[in-house]
Amino acid sequence: MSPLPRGKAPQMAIRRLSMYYRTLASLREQGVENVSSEHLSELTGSTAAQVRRDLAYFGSFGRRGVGYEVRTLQAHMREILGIGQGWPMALVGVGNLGSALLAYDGFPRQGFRIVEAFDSDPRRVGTVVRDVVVKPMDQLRDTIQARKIAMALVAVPAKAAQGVTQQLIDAGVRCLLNFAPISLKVPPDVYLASVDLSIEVEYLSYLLRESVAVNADSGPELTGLGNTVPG
Amino acid sequence: MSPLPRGKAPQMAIRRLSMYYRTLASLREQGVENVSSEHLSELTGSTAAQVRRDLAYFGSFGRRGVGYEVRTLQAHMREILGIGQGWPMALVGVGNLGSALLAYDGFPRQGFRIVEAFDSDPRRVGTVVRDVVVKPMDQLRDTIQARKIAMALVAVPAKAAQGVTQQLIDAGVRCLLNFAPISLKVPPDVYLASVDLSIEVEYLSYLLRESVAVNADSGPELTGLGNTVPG
DNA sequence: TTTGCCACGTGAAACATATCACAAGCACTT
DNA sequence: AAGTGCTTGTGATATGTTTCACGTGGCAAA
Repeated sequence: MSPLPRGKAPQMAIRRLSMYYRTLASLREQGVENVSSEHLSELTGSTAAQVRRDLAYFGSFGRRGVGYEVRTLQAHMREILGIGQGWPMALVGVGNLGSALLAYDGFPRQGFRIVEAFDSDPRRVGTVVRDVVVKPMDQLRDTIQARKIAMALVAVPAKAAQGVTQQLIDAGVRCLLNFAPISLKVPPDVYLASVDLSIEVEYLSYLLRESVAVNADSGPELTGLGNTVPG
Repeated sequence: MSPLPRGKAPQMAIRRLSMYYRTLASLREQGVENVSSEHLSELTGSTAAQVRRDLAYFGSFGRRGVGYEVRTLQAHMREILGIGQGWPMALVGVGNLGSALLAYDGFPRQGFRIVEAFDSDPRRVGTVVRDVVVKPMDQLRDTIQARKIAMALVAVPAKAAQGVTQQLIDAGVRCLLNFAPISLKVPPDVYLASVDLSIEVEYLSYLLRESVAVNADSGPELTGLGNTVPG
């Protein structure tokens, strides 16, 4: 079916696929049936060539002279990104940020659900947030193993993050999304992505300060986020 | 005051500077006075050469044969990143995520403070979160202009994000940190960074799915997508 | 002063990613 | 059946980033 050994895609290309996927979902809601790389690039802030190249890492999904069929392209994106496998996720740390993550409807909408939550604070243990019962840390290992959870969100204070990470890895978690402002150490076979709010704000601060200092309008900047470290 | 930029640094280099900065702060708390690029790289998950190159974009802050003095290097990072200028920030959208952002102590710790918050929901307007009074949207423009706020956090639903962004830009905001899962359009002189949780999770999902496919060595599997072996 | 070692700073090489530009293929018309 | 117009998919090219490797300056001890 597909010519297998396509080249490996850059990490940023994968992230752009997510955007394409969402945009396709939106187009489909609007009843749009076909889309060109040009059109898709306008909607996602990319370029037409970039869109085509990104897709080409995984196959050829369009028809020359016509464009891409929204429905099938979306299906391919879903397949590639593993959306729809419905990976269950665990959350550690049910503070302000953790609660916000539990309430974030973007996850279920993309097929990801937080099915377990853990916290070390006895006052939070036992509470129910969005249908999820907060469990104590000593149930983390057994619960995650029993439910075969492979992805976890770390939303604990920086000081606790490395320890929690180790517990999760010991329990069998393969993918971590870290929100603590610290650089976590993980073994090579564990995937790690980090969302670091301070870094983002400081990056903007840098741009702002630079533009003020230089005073010359040097560069338009459109940055995506983030930083990922494969083990 | 400003040590002129020597060359333009890659965006990722700036983000790494933030990590160096935090690591330096931590070292200083521990009483460490000097640090080598080697040591710093271990603590941040970078490489020694990378650390030196990143710093070299902005100057030469170390002493050959010795390393860097923690205190002065930290000061330089602070200067470069614009930390300590204490940029005031505005928040739009005081839902779950917005509330978490108001409570996030990483911002004030790095010298950034959310000093104004806005929401379109009348039930939220007037409430006080972390000493900040939530104001209605129609006060956004005047408030931001009066306080000369240049940075704003957008934590509203995707559908409202572009409109809010426009209001902020009209009010004079130069830097935006967007949390809505949508690709915002901004003029070239406005800086934009985005934190997109779905994209991060889907990236991990992609890695996970890929590693599973690779592991299943026999490889027929459902999809027949190209895969490459992780290093 | 000289010796020895150390770690920075940096040109150059290697690598990664993005952009260009066009042949190939499809739909539609004549 | 051939022509026209459009858009993909992809070599080739350009640009950007990371890594390598080593000259340079600096410290300490003899």
